Amino acid sequence: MLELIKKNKKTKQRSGQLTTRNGVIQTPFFMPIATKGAVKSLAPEDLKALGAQIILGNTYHLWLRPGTEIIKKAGDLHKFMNWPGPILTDSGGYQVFSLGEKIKKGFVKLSDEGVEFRDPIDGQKYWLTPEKSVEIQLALGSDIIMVLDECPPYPASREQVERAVKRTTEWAARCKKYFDKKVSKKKNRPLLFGIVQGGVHKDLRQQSAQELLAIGFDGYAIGGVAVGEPRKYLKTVLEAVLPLLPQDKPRYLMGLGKPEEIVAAVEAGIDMFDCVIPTREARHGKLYIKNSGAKGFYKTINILNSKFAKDFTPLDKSCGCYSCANFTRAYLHHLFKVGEPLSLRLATIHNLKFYLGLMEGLRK
RNA sequence: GUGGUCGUAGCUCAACGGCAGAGCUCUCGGUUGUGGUCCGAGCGGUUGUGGGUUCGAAUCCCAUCGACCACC
Repeated sequence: MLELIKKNKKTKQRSGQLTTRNGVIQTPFFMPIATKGAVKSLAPEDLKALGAQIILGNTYHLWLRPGTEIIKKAGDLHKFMNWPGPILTDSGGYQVFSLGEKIKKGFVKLSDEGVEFRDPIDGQKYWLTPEKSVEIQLALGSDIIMVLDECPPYPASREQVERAVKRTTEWAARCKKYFDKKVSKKKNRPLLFGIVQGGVHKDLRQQSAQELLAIGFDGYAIGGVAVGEPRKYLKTVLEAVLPLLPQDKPRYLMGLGKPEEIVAAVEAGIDMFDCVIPTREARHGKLYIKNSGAKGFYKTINILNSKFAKDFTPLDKSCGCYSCANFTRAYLHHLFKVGEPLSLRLATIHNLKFYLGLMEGLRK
């Protein structure tokens, strides 16, 4: 499944090829986020031109709208959105976390059986279980399916984290059982990934990893590391978990991160990333610029700043993406100021190129 | 020409005798498995002008300038 081609002797960094039923992906890699069936503001042609190998879709959002019936009628999510390449789907587990406030207020009910959500738009109730999550992801035609997990908030008491680890393991086992029942022995089967929880506690992280390893998955994700905890714990978590994971299975660090965090995680032995940073920040005018100085390998600019109004240079002279090859900072500044939708596309293309280029460099 | 309404931040307006405020704009931050065109902070005033009444006036009175409305 994961064929390692290169390993760094000094660090734990590795590169290789991950085979999915929809194509081979060079690792390590970054997945642009297409929550509701589109990388916001981009068309599949843009993603291809950028060299995106795989994108991430979201079970929760696509379940609510348009729903699995419509996507099934289209064939699957690939056909529906005209993206033939690999797709990883998140399970809806993160929503269990992000709806935390509403859980406290009783709007959302969380139990061992599953989670009861309410559609924020029309108020309709939805009942998400580990089995249901896998069922939806199979219906979407996902190539990498994530188990439903419980991602505790930070800060959380040790008892809360212990409960989340226990529930995550139980849910992972139920996902695996349901998955095997539905796709066992089938050729062209998608991959199923487990998710390690355990907060900032080294022993709970290791316990979680070992319980998942006993069940057996095609890959292992580390979740709950982008939920507000201080960054210093990232190193602790990676050092605790990664040595336990098999070399021939991909490791996925969920939700990260800033460029320097990704570099550090790759050096620690991570193969897969997803993050809203490049796309979301692009839509708010924050652009990533390569830097060769002593202050780090990149900097960011806010294209909305007035100093760019008369700056007729490319966004980044050394970039060469579609936006940099054809437009100036002054033009993009103007597009943002007047709210032209093209601003979102040009900025998103540029930031994704920065992230995807970063990954390309890390593979060499 | 006569009568009336109204002039407060760049814009739209609030405060109607007791510390001149809000939204937008503007300037600058933030965003980590996307419920996000979002969130936060800051700049910005001789209340059209000139007098008067009052302990105190954006607020009441007089004059004046300007805008708008109605009637001649």
